[in-house]
Amino acid sequence: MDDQATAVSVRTADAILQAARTQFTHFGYDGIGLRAIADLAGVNVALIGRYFGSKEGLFLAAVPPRLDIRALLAGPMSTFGTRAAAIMDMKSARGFDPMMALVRVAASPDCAPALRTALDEQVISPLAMRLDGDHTQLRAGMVMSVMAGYEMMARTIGIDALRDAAGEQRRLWLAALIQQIVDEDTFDKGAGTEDIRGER
Amino acid sequence: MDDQATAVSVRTADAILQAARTQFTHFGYDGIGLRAIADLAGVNVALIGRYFGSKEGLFLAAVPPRLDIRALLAGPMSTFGTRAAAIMDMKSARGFDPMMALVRVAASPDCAPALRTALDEQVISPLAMRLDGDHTQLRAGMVMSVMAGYEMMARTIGIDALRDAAGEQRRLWLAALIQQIVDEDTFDKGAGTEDIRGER
DNA sequence: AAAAAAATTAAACAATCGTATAAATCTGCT
DNA sequence: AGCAGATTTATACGATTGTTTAATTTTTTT
Repeated sequence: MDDQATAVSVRTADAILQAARTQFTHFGYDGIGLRAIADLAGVNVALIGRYFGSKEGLFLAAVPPRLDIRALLAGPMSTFGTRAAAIMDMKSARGFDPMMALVRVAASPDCAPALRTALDEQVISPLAMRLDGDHTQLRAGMVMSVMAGYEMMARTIGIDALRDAAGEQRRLWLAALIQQIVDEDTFDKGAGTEDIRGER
Repeated sequence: MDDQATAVSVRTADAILQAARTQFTHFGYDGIGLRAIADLAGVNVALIGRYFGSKEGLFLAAVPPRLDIRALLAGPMSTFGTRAAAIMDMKSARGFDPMMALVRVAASPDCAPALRTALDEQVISPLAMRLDGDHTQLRAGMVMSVMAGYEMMARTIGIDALRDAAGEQRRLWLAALIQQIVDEDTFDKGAGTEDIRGER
């Protein structure tokens, strides 16, 4: 009675979703099996098929809806870089790290389409709408690139220079880099580069 | 007679290596099986075990040695951003795309250690040695982050804004962003940071 | 308390994975 | 030609993959 008509116990469904998020985050889409997810959730494997249909269905229900940056967009865009860098710098004490999951799962061609849509709708476009100036979609995509690239190099691969560098220094550079893209006049007024001729 | 003493036919070994590179690049480490690689190489699966011992052995022989940026470091660092952006922008007509392979394979915990070492020794450190100013290792790592992040978002996931944007525009932004990190005085002096000290 | 419905589990499916072994083919040398 | 060694193949092993079916337990309703 506490759940939808079509399906089943939301309690166990949530347990499966949560387990799926942490496992996908740590091992990637191909790197983890449904049995390991089910075990972590404390249920039987067959329940995953019953609740989510397939592995891909479970992934789609677990990860893409969690990709959004509304929290980061709350606040002035003049300090967006600082907020973004701060979020990336703190260890994910909670079980689920969306950015980590994104990097770990991007490798699988099965997931790429869903991730692309979710990122476009829930991250790139909302961010682009907050940007001034030209090429807002492109710049929003580049912000995402920088954040994801840093996550991949610092955490997934574990490049020493990024992982061990003094936290303060690292965070300042990351914040400055991201803010460069956010600020509309950063590259447009540059002297050296030829004027960016818009496709307009 | 035309090959090393320890091993075997360099011709087929090279065929396997080449097939492994393209397949790992397209499908990731966990996403492709040894049989598919063997088929593409036109040989039997068992030869992979015979020549490279294991799947991980094949990967280690195929991908990490190809990660280096000596070509990019040939030339003045004042135009590094432009060269880097140009390389990332051209479709890999050849079968092997090291950056793509890096992104696709970074998801697998099995490969991360080897990739970390290879990147540190063959990419980050050589680049850092060409950088002036402070925090050269950190900045070299951030250059790598930007390049890998762009590759991941533009190609692996396929974010529209990055994939479809006018090539010229996209390349200029990427070049400027990378050059920002290369130029020593970019962030150290004043938060305003204007001129880009471009390639001209 | 008995019956009906919902929720969970146990078991097995075919397929594919990486890997190992032994037979077969090819190559060069005398 | 014919043997010896190198090279390749065919085959199979055990394990694990995602998924499915039927039986079982738990919960709700009558």
